[in-house]
Amino acid sequence: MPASPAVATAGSAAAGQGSRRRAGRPVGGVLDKAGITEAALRLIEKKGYDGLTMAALARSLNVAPSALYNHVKSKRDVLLLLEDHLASLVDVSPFGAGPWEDAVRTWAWSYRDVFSQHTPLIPVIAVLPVTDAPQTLAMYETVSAGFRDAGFPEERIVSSIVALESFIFGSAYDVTAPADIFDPGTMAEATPSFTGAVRSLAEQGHERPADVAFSLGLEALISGLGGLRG
Amino acid sequence: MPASPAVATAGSAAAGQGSRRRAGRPVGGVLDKAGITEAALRLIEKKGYDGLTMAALARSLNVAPSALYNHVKSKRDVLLLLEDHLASLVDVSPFGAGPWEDAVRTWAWSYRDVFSQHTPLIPVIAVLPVTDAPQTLAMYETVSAGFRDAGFPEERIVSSIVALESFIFGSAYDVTAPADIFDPGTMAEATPSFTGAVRSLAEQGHERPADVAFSLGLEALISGLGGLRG
DNA sequence: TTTATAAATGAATGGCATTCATTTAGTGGT
DNA sequence: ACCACTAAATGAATGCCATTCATTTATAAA
Repeated sequence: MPASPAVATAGSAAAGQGSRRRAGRPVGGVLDKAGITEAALRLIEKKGYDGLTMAALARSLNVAPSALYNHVKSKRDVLLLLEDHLASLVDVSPFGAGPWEDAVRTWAWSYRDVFSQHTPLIPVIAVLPVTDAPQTLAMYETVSAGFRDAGFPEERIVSSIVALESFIFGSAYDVTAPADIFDPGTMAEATPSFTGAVRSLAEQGHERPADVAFSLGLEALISGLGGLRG
Repeated sequence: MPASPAVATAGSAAAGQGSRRRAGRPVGGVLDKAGITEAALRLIEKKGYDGLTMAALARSLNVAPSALYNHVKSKRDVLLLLEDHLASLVDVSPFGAGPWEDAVRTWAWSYRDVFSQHTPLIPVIAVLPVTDAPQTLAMYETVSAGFRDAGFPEERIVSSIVALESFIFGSAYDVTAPADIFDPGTMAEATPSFTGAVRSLAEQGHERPADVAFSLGLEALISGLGGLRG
């Protein structure tokens, strides 16, 4: 009788914990995709991506690990759910409500900020067909419309967005880099130009060097890509 | 006698396989960092990064998995060795031998091409202190010198390189994306602007859409960052 | 009441990186 | 020639991980 002791556990879980049950939905079980996404997000917040294991996720939902597989095909599916949720947090509001440059700037900073806390998702996004990610697709729709309305020729819109996105993803990693990443250490004398440049940047005393690089690159992209408009 | 049967194996390995033994080096063992790097590279070429396990790597060197730990602290160390080797393949030759724009262009394409075959290293690079990667540091030195000689103010050099690198890493992922990544599927009617833009790009019939986006973004960055020169 | 189905269970399974006590074989000093 | 030292192997754990599977339960439908 493998499942008999578990009934008590699962039952007390559904009752004891903030119910994950939706109103109109058949009362099938304790779990659903929204609940899994929410729990995964909480887990990552607390333990980081190293702590996001199927076992830990199941435990946080008071459920056996194998139960998750009734709702997701694999751990990758969980990451996909996370990605799509995060896409909905990206600020696309200024598109259509102001100059193109300002909209892109707001969008790009927001996009980078959201994913800099979730860099382990970036390799997943890069290969994720948008079909599987409705919120992500919605973001692309708003951004594309913004580009079209700003006068971009249709055949350049996707490439321009991809170029910006590539920069954004790369820059998201940058945010998480340790402060001393460019310390040349014992090789300092062998690399005078680089060492000088690093020192010179450090002397500027910027709080977040990653922001300086991001701003520099983003403004270059905005003015460069902006020139494509007809 | 745990090690006695293995002697034959290890011995026949050193003899049977293309010797990894360096000339002037004390005859200590079969392994060294260069040999491990080489073997890892061959393994990745054949089986991809999923095939790069410590067990498989050891087997390709005719050695027990635990033997590797006499030369590297962890698997991450192996990835570091790989990264630094790949950095030496990036083309920095035109720096100092032509206009800054051309040098950056060549360097960036080469950098992207090398790492687009090794995207699993990107999360590693992003957090890798350059101290541990002499070849990488050498690349930075050449590039920094090129920027300085082109008239960049010293305090902007590192930020400019970081911006370019961020774009390069993001774009490297892009190369590996499936062709149908932007197929909106059943949501096509709900996303007219995006769907139209995707269709319009597809009709251009570019062989590698990723190259179009990379070129667009790179040229924008080159002209935007080029404006920083004094 | 019966039947079908969705959604749990817990016990494997197999793969993985890493650790450890032990053994081996060379090196340098006496 | 002997001996101690040490670098570099061995193979047998260890512990973590995602995933699978036969089985059981509880609800919904008929």
